[in-house]
Amino acid sequence: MPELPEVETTIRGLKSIVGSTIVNIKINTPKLRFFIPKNIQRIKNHTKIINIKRIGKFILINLSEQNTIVLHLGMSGRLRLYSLEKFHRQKHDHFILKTNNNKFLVFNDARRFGFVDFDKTYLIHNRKYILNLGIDALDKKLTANMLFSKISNTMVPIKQILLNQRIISGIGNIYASEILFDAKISPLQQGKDISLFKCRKIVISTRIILLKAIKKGGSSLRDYVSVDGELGNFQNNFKVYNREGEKILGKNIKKIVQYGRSTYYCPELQIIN
DNA sequence: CGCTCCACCTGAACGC
DNA sequence: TGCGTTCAGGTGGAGC
Repeated sequence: MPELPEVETTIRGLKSIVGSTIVNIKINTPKLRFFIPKNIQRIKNHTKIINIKRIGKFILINLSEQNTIVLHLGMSGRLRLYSLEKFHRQKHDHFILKTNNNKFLVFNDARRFGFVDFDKTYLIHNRKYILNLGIDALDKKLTANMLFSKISNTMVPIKQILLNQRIISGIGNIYASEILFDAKISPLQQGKDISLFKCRKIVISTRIILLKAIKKGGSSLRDYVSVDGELGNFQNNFKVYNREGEKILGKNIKKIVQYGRSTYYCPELQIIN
């Protein structure tokens, strides 16, 4: 589920535990997508949470003593923050951190495609899943030239390119369709046929769509809620996603399947060269 | 190496 | 009501 805007909304909601200390760790489900490292139990009582940030769709919780916890939400993962009185265990609560200000940070994930990782910070930064990441979709250093140079030799369609986290990280299946609609580019257009000018449009549309979505608290289709349990709002601003058969600007919205994933677009407004 | 497709899971929605 | 099928916001790895 969660793409960059949902992950960003999540980490913004976790500010209230930055600076607090961890007083307990509970693992209810040892194996998610991967096993939760056993040495995470070595986190000492009163280890401080120094910082919480995001790279692409990965959440990094930086701790004192050069340790870092990594969380990835997969398709159905969510992080919730409960006060002591509101906390009660729910189905699929896999991993729980309790802090000294009586908050419970709960990782819930029905499908268990997400994961929890833990290690020394410098080792986390050398994980393959981090090293392989392309530039973050909201990084100001992302330029049309960068995108152009990475895609100008491939026959892979641009929709699939946008989902490739090694090229740009953070975009997922919803926002790929929305970005391409905003940029007026066909999802079927192959990388080699995307001009530098179109790359510029993609870079601009990426910022516009993702920032708007963050402003709306992300998108809630099925699973996603903020750490306080609030629904996001951006699903009401989808132009094409999930709107097969409807019209946009008087033109039909169509659904196709690319690489096994749904793509929504408007063939009349998103023309192939 | 690059590309395509599948597996990994649960649960909700839909058709009969 | 129930049962089978399909689909879902992601991604690592097998196979070519």
